[in-house]
Amino acid sequence: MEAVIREERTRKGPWTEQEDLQLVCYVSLFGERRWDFIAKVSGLNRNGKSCRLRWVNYLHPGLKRCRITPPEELLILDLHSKWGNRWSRIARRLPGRTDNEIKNYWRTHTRKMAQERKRGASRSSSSSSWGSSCVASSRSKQLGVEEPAAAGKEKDEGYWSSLMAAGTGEDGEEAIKVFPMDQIWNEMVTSDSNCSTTDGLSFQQYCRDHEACSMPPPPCDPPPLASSPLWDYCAESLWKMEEGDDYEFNPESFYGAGPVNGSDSGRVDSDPDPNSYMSDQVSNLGQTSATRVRSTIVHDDPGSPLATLMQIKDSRALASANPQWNRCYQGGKSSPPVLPAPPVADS
DNA sequence: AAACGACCCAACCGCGGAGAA
DNA sequence: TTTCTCCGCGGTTGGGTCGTT
Repeated sequence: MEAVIREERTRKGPWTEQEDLQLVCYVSLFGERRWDFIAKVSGLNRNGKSCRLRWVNYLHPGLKRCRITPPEELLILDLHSKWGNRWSRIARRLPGRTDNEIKNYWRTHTRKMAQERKRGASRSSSSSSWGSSCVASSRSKQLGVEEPAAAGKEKDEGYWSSLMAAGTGEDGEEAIKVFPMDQIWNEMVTSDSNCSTTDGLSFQQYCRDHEACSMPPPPCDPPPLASSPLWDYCAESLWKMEEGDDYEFNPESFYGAGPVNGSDSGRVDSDPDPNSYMSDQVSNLGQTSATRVRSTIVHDDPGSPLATLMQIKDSRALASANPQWNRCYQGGKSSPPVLPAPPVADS
């Protein structure tokens, strides 16, 4: 009983569609900040932390919705060997991937490696779903190329080159394919033809739109992706590069000019009066219920991202009708809120 | 068909850093 | 300078799904 009461105060556990909807609404109003405030005014019985996490790891429009690709895998391996468990830092190098995602991937990856090592890695090269990179990694162990310890240790200069060298089979074994980094980038670019970010931008498009991007130019133009009306709406960049290092979400591009100051750290320094702005927004809404927000958005601006998101969410059939989506979310607990929508017929 | 283990992913927790008061 | 608040990060856990036996 007491637990039930507490449950009503701050909900925990899996998010419902309704909660997702509310959160998206309020993040679109107030930006990606002041999570406690958003948690309060949205009427979600969640704490700010939980809201932020849900947004960052699941609802953020820039997230990729597919499995880690081989080039990404290699990049993760490389960056992890450099930086250790600095997941957020590594994630910044992989647009559309979250630190949580990479962390989870790495966990699985290392567990696999440990198991293969146990079994005697000689027969293990085909066991990885992505093959080459895992081969390279397990191969490095076979050949005694030791991966540098994770935490805080600088990358051993010889590690990666040893790995590269290990790629050329000598003893009759099949040659191990190891990717040089520029090839990795190219493959990431190419693989994005099949794996776009949820904003419908391919890596190539992304790079084309972002001159500051440090990636090499794409080798070719893929056919245009089927874009979602949701993300067409916010076709401008969601991420920007700063000092050639970090990717940053650019809220102004997404939400339009407003009170949102893009800041990777999430902290707002130059906002003249965020609280009064928020208060105004809330009072403008008249009420803070998600229903009110929903009807306001859908009716006032049917083409808005949120209206489209709502339409997508309302159409439950979409989820089951999209095998790619289901593949991406094997094992997921809740139904995904934003689908890589099929092309919308003009009529 | 059922049981089991492996895999995958969402979400929670605790801690620490940064800025505001 | 100290305290408080907010936020981000890394570690960990719980549970759903899938493949195998």
